[in-house]
Amino acid sequence: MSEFMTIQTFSKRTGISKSALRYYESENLLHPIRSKNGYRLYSEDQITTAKLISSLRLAGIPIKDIQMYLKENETVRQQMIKNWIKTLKQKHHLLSVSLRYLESYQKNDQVYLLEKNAEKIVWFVAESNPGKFGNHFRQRKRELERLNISINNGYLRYLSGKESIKAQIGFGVSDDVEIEGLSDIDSIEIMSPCLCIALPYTSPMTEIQKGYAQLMNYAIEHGLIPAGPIIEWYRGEHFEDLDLLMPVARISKMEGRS
DNA sequence: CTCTGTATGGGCGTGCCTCA
DNA sequence: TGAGGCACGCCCATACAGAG
Repeated sequence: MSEFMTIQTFSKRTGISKSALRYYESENLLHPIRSKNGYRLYSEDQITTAKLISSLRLAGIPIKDIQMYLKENETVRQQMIKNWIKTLKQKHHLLSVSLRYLESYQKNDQVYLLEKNAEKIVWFVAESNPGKFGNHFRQRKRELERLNISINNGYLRYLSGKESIKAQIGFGVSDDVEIEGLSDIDSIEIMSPCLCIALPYTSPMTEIQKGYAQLMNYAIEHGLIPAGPIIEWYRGEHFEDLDLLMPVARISKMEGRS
């Protein structure tokens, strides 16, 4: 009984097609030895590697990354696996959110899914009664525009209070904008890209809490776990469009080596 | 600015032919 | 029966150019 097997046997043992095995060899992933007649000969040990390669491919990991993985030492390999697991978990979460959304989709449902891109945001702190932050917005907007800073979006993030509310109001600006000449900025944040559930809000601003409750209820009903606080998102020339956003998942690219 | 078409690349699968 | 080589096709994603 030889410890080596032909491509046919190896294919049967691993469940990987012969053409895929030849392809893996051409991509330097598997290295069968050759018999006198030029046949590929695979060893028992290569079954584990072959199964690993096809499993990683099924998980969507590119050939190049697998090539890197196979060349690395044990420490780096462990790190790469950790990163892949992290990325796959995020993808899995993202898919489960999309799945729940689609499964519960109704034509009249106003809630929609939104992939929010990364954005640089300048935050200020403001205090006012519920739904009465308009003046704060206008004032801060004027201040920024005086400095020739163009504004893409407006945001409001609740901090504390009930009758008198403390909140952050923020403005999305271009990445390359340098903020100088404003003394009372609360913070400058690069908001991470995230998947959000969003609700267009058109009722009177004094009833904005109802919108929060509606979005919160939607999340609870659909088993979605918030990944951050609800944010009011204002758009348009005069911020006339308002959506409430609840982040439900962080978005990231497939990570290889850290 | 939006739409449409085209190109390119990755990752195979399939088929055909020839040779041993 | 199994090898090699080659061509072609498929599906999907992304990029880019050109037209309207």
